[in-house]
Amino acid sequence: MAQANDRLRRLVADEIENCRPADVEARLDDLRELDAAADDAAVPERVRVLSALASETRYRIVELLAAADSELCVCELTPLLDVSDSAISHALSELTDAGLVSRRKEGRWRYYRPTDRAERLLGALAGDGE
Amino acid sequence: MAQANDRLRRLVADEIENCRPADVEARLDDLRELDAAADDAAVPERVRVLSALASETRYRIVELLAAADSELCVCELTPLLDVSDSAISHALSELTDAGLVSRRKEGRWRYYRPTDRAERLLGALAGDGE
DNA sequence: CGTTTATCTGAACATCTGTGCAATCGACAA
DNA sequence: TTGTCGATTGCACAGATGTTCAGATAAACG
Repeated sequence: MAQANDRLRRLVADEIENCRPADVEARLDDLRELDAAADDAAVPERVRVLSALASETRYRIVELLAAADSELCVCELTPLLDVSDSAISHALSELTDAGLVSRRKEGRWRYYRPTDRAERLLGALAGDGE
Repeated sequence: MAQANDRLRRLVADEIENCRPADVEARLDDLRELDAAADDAAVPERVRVLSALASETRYRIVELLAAADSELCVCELTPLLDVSDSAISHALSELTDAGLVSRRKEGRWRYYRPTDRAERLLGALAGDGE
């Protein structure tokens, strides 16, 4: 533990001229604060959401749903994606679990639409680009 | 191809009373337009960016960098993440390639900071949350 | 020069992921 | 009931991913 901070101590000594032990402690406190500020419980949930979008099939589905003015039926997605019905169904299931799309049943048909969170993410990705 | 649209034809017939062939064609055009509107070339690049963030280690790194007022040195990240130095280096390399962090060299130290795109993504993820 | 230090890179490995196939479910029709 | 159709689910397998270990860089120091 003290060992893990050795490099850190040398860094502070390198950055600050005439570095005193108090300076090192101050930097350590800053870092601990940084770590504590993060909402630890939210991290796995957010990584899960990102993972759900991080596949070409699933990303395209969300993009199509967002581009459509209204909700879309599974059978409207199928002809636009070159994977099997099964793969699309798996994808929609994962997106639903992650809270990126919502489902509505009507007879034999299932309609999907993107959630606000999904649209926000697409916006952040597209915004002015790279 | 005509086969693939069978379900779609039945869907339109189901939605529209006294459905005429022209109605089916109109819906097909809408879908083709939806598909054409998407920037195909951008999809793989965006999926790559999402994949880069979609790991707990890499997500935490970007979150820490965004929370810090200034850039951070690798040796400041190490004590906050419980993986090896090597894993952190791999993670930073992937984040850099994806355009989510930028690097600055100074002597033996390397400083990293998040890009605007990374901060926008974090914002979209956190926004009111779930 | 050689040594030390901070970080990176390549290889190996276990785990996770995306897909298609086959079977199944639920809603509707005969 | 039986049959049909849209959609989902379980399983198996190829391919991708995250990590560590060991070695390689590159910069500063003696």
